Amino acid sequence: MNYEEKILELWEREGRHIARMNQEKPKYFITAAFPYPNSPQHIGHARTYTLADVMARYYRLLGYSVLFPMGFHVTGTPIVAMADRIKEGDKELFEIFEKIYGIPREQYTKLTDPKDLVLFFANEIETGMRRMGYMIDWSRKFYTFDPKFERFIHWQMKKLYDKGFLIRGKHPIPYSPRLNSSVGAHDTKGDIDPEIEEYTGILFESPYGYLVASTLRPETIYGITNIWIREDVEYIVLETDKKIIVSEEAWKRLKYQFSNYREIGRLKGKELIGKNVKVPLLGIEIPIIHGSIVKPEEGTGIVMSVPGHSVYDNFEYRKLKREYPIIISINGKPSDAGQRIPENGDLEMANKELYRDEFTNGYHIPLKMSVKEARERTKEDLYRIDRAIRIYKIANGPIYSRAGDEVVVKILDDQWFINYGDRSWKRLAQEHLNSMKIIPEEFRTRFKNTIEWLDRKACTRSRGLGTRFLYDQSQIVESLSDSTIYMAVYILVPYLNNYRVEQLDESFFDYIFYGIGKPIDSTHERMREEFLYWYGVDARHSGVDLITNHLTFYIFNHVALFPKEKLPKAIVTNGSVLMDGKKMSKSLGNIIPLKRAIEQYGADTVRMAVVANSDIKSDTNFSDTIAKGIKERIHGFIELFRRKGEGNVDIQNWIRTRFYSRLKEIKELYSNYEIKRVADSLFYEFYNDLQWAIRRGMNSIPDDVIRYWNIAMFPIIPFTTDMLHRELFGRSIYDETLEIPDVKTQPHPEDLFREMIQDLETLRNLREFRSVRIGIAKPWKFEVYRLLSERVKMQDIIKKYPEAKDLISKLKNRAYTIEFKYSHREIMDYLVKNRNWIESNMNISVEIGEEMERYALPDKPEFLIR
RNA sequence: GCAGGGGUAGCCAAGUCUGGUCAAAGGCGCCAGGCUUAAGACCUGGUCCCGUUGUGGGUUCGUGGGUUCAAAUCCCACCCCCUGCACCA
Repeated sequence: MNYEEKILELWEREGRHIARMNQEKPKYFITAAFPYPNSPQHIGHARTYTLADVMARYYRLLGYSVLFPMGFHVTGTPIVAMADRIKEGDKELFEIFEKIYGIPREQYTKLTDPKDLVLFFANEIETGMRRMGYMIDWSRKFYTFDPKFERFIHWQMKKLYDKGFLIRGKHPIPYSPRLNSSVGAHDTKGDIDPEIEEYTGILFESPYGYLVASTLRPETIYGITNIWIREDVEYIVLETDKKIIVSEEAWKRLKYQFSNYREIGRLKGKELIGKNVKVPLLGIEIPIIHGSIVKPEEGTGIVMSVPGHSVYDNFEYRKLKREYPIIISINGKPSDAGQRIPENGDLEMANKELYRDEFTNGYHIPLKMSVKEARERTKEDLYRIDRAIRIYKIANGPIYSRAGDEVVVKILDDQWFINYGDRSWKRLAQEHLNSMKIIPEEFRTRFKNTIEWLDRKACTRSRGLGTRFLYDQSQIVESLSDSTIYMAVYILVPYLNNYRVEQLDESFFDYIFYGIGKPIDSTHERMREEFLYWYGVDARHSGVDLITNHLTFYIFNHVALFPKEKLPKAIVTNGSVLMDGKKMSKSLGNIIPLKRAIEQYGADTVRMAVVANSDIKSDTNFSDTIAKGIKERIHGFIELFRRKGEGNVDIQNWIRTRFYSRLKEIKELYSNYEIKRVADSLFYEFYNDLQWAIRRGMNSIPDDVIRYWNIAMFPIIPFTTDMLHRELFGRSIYDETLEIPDVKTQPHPEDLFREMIQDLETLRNLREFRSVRIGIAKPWKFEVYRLLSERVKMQDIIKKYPEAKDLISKLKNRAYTIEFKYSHREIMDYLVKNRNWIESNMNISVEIGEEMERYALPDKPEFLIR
């Protein structure tokens, strides 16, 4: 067993991570987005949690009562889909389990029940988090499919409903007829996330009903010449309040969007040829013509022909040798698709280019406005006169479900939404955002914009794990909607065993959260107290990717449901973890499971690597070299701290000034989440100081330095520091606080001495010499330095010391900022005292005196070598 | 398209808010030396260009202008790269 495991055992035995309400102490409630247990965690997951843990430990050191809880988010379909895939024997998935995560076959093949899957991975993740040393109070763990959690979500939905934030309406979703369910990326072949694109289906009146042509560019209707159909294709007539016509092939996909239409007849394409249709908005009549470019399965199998502004249409239309109108100009020149027919026959590329040019730079001649505006206007006009229907398409299709059929768009007629588009709600959210701490601050505008852009959000689904929706028990609350205020539940979990599920009704929660009504018993009363004590999340940690959804929903729901003093105080987001500079992905196979990383490098090393290697907002890089480097250095510190023996007192004092001047900045760095800077200062730079000090004869490191170093580094590398602390001082850092002693940190002549030796060594590398005469600058130069440090006016200095003119001009800009505290006497004495060290250490003879030439500066003695 | 972030030496990356101590931290790589039987690790030094190799000079921070005694840092324009856009965790 290594020292980390031993220390971990002590922590668990001593109950170091249990959070208790303590009215004597200020509280700090820190949460990180709970994990979704559908696979073991990798080092990428560790970043957010480690950062949260570092801060939890930091606040604990400041004397706060810290609550850092964790639960598991199991809501949604990926877990169910994964269980299904295991049941189906999905080879791709098995390979990931075995090759990347090293889970034995007999273990994962058992996980065909979603609940088993959840428990297996949740357990795996929890073990990993414990092993990472996270200060999580596991007694507050819960899963989002717990019946009591469901009651809490019922309460939330009831409140949202009462405030009018729950609404109903139509909604398109990606759908697999064979699976008979909506599909997300995890339900498709190749894990492709289906994207839905909205088209305008324009209705053209014909003798048989409305021909529907779907388009992304309704504004081009002003340049229409005809309708293309295929004479050899079968068309279907459908009816509800009106009759519409689409191709049979197209209907196979479209029928899921128009469940209220029924088929009343069929037509061969031939029968339509030669007939005229009426064009809405223009009122003109145009012919229906056979067009070989029409694909019956594409769109509706009916195309409105705009030869002026579609390369395809133009290609087909020029066979007819007729004139056609141009209705869009670019930079004053007519834009004619006819000019863009490519030599190589790549119509698609040419059409895309045309589309882009006309959309970004085009001017719509008939409507006298930009193409962008014309599109919106035309759309509105068509819908207003009821000559358009919305048609949806899978934009990145065709996509196939894991059952093998093509994913289509289905329209849900009665979908529930949370209406984040509500103006007054947005205003509340914006207002609260203004008073929140956003770390890093750069992301505040992203929140601001997200609050602004968000509209209604579908909040239920028909499938998956999770809680039933209060107003339609056949539905499950969608996963981003049931995880917006769940942090409050952590506070209740330890007490919920005292109640039956049915007891957790609206009034139960009303009392705890609002103080409305009377407590049903003393435990209930206690829950209210705990809520009052803890709530108001002090810091919520998550990855940057959640800003545009979860974290913004979190703000929205809190401002809707909780009083001002219980609202979130800070949101902390961090970038992701790259592996050797590349994004970790299953396909690249470069995922490092956390478990393996800990075995290989140790938890402290992994913690350091993910949290102290780059600035919070940027992606951080993980690599074997980086991890090994950290591991070595940790061992370096351990060895240095264990050294014993008397040593050079001067140097001990020097190391103190170096250390305490670093220590003074530490609180500010932690408070600003500048973990990398803490590490740079205490872990890297200070290590160099120690190396120098040892070389200069400091045999062991002063106890006070070790003690404070342990405490200051404890948040980042708790295992190593607590191990050392217990070993060297006989107590745990959990019993310490981070009080920075008020030690004077004046500059020490050793600083100058160190630099001088470095210069001397540089010099020796360039040229062989046996003896050196070190010349210290003349006293007046020290006086000039002193005056400069006090920011005395240059003119006055020069008046007093005319020789100073050259010196100051030599210093250039540095003259304005110089900080120099040593006296001539001090430096002289210090060098004389250390003359022997230089002689024996560098194996040269040394003479010390005043400068002889004019090179010397107070902070740079001159060397005369022989 | 809309929104956000970014372009710094061979590579990665700090510095930009608060202009001067910035030829620009740190790491990697590379070179030389120490240690070692040896390799790795570790330690020391070097790593923009020039200078007969000591505190000197020149030219740099995407490109082009501007403000200033002074710009990687402030202002303007341009070029390029990355991320998100929803019902999915």
